[in-house]
Amino acid sequence: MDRRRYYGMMTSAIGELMLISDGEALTGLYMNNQKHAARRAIAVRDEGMLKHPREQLQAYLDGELRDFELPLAAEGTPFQQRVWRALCDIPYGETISYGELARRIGQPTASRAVGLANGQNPISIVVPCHRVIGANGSLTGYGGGLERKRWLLAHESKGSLV
Amino acid sequence: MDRRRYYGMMTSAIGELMLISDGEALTGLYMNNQKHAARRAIAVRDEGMLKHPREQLQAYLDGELRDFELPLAAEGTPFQQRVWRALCDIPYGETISYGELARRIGQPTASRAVGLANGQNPISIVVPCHRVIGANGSLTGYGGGLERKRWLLAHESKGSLV
DNA sequence: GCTCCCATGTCCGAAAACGGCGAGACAAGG
DNA sequence: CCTTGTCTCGCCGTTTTCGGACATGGGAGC
Repeated sequence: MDRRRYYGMMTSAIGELMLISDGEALTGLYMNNQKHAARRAIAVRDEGMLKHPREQLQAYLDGELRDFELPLAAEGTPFQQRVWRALCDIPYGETISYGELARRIGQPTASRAVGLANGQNPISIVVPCHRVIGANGSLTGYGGGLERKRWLLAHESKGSLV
Repeated sequence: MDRRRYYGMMTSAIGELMLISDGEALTGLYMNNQKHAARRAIAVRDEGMLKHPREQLQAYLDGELRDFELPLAAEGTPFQQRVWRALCDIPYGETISYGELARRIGQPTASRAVGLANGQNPISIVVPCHRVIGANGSLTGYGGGLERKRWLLAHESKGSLV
């Protein structure tokens, strides 16, 4: 995958964010110090491509937007794709367990593999991998650091829209 | 490497040949039943691209051309590239041993690895891997079959140009 | 409650296998 | 002696295989 990519930066309450696009869809959204950063990202800076993603992201962070409406294009294995698609069906402000997510994609015993795929989600926040927690309620992990996961979940439970 | 490729066929004294180009340079030349065929060759048939390679190949097979003059682009590891480049320095009608070839690329003890790289040469005939034989004079092997290697060497030793 | 064990997909590093070899040892036959 | 043949063993880049680590959770045993 050595196709051309465009990227832009953005500062926010949870630190520096990096947006990546292929010209049509958002393909990546990474935070500072994120564990699985983009690979082979031969990208060119281009802010114009990222107008919509940036606006919606800002609105989300300001508590004024619950559901993103953006073309997305996440590259991954079939299994990962299934996991990430299922992630997008978790509503704003709700959380489910890794096991529940595994059940939803039809592989009830693959909860651990689901956890891994979850961590490799290339589009943080927009694909809400932060809404998955341990069956016992613990946060268990987050690529961008547990602190940010806590922040995002607290942010979504404020209900500032209501 | 999922870049676009163009291919065309050609019948000759040594059987069906398949030429592959990236639009600028020749990237492959394979025979019928060749051992290491092209990989991931998502190619489109296009005869126009292959005019020069085809003409020179025909001339070579007819005994009217000794040295190819074509842009080549062989994809491989650094080691393989060195081997293949060294191959092109073996003059028409001459043969050297695998060990000699190893010495020429500066790794005198790598004769066996050289043999392997030799066999993975993607551009048969034009990159003359058939000019390498065992130190004791035996032909030892050829991707397209020993029969063809024998034919090519006999063809080059005829000296029909003189 | 608590510990141990197992299923599950992907990545990554290590290790082993695999050749289009060749030099050296040794035997047999001229 | 010299030649010829077979055998064994070291060489080395590439490919394949293997074993662990992981953002878990359910069951068995105690």
